[in-house]
Amino acid sequence: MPEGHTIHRLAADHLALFSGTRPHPTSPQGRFAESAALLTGKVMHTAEAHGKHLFLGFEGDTWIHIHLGLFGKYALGDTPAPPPTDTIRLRLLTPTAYADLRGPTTCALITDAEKQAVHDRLGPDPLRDDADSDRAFRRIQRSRTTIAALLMDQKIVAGVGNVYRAEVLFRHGIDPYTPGKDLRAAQWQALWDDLVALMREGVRNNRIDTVRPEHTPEAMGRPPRKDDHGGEVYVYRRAAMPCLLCDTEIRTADLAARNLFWCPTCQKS
DNA sequence: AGCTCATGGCGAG
DNA sequence: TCGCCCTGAGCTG
Repeated sequence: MPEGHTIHRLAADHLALFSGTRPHPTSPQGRFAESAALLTGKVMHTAEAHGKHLFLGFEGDTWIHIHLGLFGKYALGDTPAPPPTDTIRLRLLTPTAYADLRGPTTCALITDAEKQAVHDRLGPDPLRDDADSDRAFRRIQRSRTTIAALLMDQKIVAGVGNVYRAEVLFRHGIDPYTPGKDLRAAQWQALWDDLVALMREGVRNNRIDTVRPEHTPEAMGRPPRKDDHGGEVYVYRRAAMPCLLCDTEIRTADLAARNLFWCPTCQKS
């Protein structure tokens, strides 16, 4: 269950394992079988991510466009590949490496023009060199929608999901219900810079960690906590637990059909 | 065996 | 705003 850092990590992994090769594509699950046949024998020349979208580039104006959605998962590594199961939508296989894709929302062949259309409808991605954070702020400044909802809107910012959304707002003490138009430029700049740093670390470690070293349970003299989603976080999925910094109960609410988490004491600005 | 929930997003109303 | 799509883990019976 991925946010942008996962997808950028997958792009890098695909580059390392498959670029310059002719990976053999199959679709044990079946739904990508026709496309896999069309791709057979083609060289994969690049892999790229924008937000939560992954693009695998093949010779001949052909890309595989992948979006994991909420349930999509990748398993990839060196051969031997595990025996294929009937939920693998796409397997890429070379003599030395494999990549198995399960449960994606999107897995489709597209052209350069179609790929460009995807880029055009996405906002700046904190993990891309071409990102223009001002473009996001101009949209935010004009909006009465809450900053919590705006951060999740991929047209505004691409790649932020429910964990980074909750955590970056906590780290900057921002009330998630602040309307976009009330967010100050300096606040946005700080949020953006922090997203760049946090998400880069997420790519590096392949997990989301947001707790500053001085706030870890060990540093605070508290018992260690266990997160079932990999990393160490302040508020995400910590409803009714005491805030690590002020002991206030972490609150949760539905916001745009997703669970929002925040500390009502630490996040007031 | 069946339910619920999950780091997402789309289209219908 | 709601229902729906994709899968799997962790419960409950």
